[in-house]
Amino acid sequence: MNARSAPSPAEVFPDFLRDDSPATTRDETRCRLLRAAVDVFAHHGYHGASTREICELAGANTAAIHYHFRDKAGLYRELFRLPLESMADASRPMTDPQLPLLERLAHFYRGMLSVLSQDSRLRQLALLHAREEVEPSGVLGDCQTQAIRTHHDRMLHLLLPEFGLQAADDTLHGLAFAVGGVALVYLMARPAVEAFAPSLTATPESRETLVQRCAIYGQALIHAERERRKSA
Amino acid sequence: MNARSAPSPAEVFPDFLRDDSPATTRDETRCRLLRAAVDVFAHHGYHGASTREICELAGANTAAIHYHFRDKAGLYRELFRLPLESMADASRPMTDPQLPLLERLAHFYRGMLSVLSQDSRLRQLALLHAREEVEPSGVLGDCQTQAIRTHHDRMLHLLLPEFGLQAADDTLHGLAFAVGGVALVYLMARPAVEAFAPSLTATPESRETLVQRCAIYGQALIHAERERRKSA
DNA sequence: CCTAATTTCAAGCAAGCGCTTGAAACACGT
DNA sequence: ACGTGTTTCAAGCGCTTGCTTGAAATTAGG
Repeated sequence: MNARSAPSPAEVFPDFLRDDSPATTRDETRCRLLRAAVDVFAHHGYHGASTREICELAGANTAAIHYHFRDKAGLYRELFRLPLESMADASRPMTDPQLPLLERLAHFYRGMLSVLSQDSRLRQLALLHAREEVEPSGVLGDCQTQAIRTHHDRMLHLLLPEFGLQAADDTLHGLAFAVGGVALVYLMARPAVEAFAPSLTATPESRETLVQRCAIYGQALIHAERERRKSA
Repeated sequence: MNARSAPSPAEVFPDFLRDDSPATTRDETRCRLLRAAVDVFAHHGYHGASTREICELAGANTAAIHYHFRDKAGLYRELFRLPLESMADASRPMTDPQLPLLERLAHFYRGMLSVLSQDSRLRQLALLHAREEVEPSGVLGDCQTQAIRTHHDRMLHLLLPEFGLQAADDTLHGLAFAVGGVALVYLMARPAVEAFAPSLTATPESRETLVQRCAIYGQALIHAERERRKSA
């Protein structure tokens, strides 16, 4: 029993989200369960979601969860085992030190906001990660979410040479939080964005405009911090 | 039955949180229930919390919830009926148009971050509001959370005259999100802040330093947007 | 085509959930 | 001291939850 426990091959995209996978019929039920789990967990949260609803949506039997993932927590944890590489990938160009600062910042924000434009299931998966940051379900344990950590680390790597530092001090962390915060509300507080300015993230074009504007803001923050350090 | 339904008198602080209230023994159980509810809901979320645990913590019978609040949702809703005036009050000075911009921004951020310094139960209540923004429980309905809305509206009022506008366009909403976002992560993602730079919010002094730094950042964002508009 | 391993299924269990009941305990004006 | 209205209580109801079971269906190898 519990047939599948081997780690899946390295992947840049959570492959169970892709509608064309799997090629084999072998993991079909397993994939349908994962897909349904994203939908139901994203809709009701971990505690609010019921295994019966997930199985019903997946067209599978209740026992399938126990067979493939041991229990509800195991299924949930599987959704977080994949590091959401696609989200991180979109912001990888920001690590190129050759590019001008403004462009690197644009890549950073494009990575953050990319989940808003993706296929809705990836978007819901990203929402799950964001949720764990605000309200840890408790079942993840050590395997912490990477929702903010990933962006924060990338931003630190960008900031350190800008200020000629080897390691980040508290103030630099604060600056990284601020730079990330410029776009954080779009990830963390969808209801507020939808209520006030839904058109900001409605179309790919408006999102790209938003990315450019965020980059300008981020640059302004970095310049302000440089000035602040100079006069102190 | 259901004795208490009259709205409580205007209050700047959710009085049930104060340990010295109530003076009369009349609402004692009711108050203990509300206090326990904040703790349990903040710890497990709406769906994860059980009425039994709340009542046990409050030293009350299970039926007390039905008697005082009709049901679990009614108890939860009561926690959101109070507009968290104390949080808003701390940032009221920002509305004074006489003050210099930097000072008004400092008041704004002081209001946002004030909940971090307050008594832990008010802090948990603020966390509940933040949660509803990320993961609406569904039981609040029209009575939406004010966690971000309050700050956003105040910020718009500050920004409009700065740009000579009567009403906010989408870009101004984006600026308001960015200015608020500078400090948003401290409200929305405690685990990340604790993991990276816990000392930023540890003591009253460090929090005030943080407020001042955020104000500088916010000012930089406003200046950047002004420049951007000039060159467009 | 048989055999053995894997995967799915209907049915149901124990536990916990939110909520209700009817009566006991209490407060208080007269 | 009494009677009335308010508040608390132990007990338990009906229901949903996560999970288990043993058998049936499916797949794959020789």
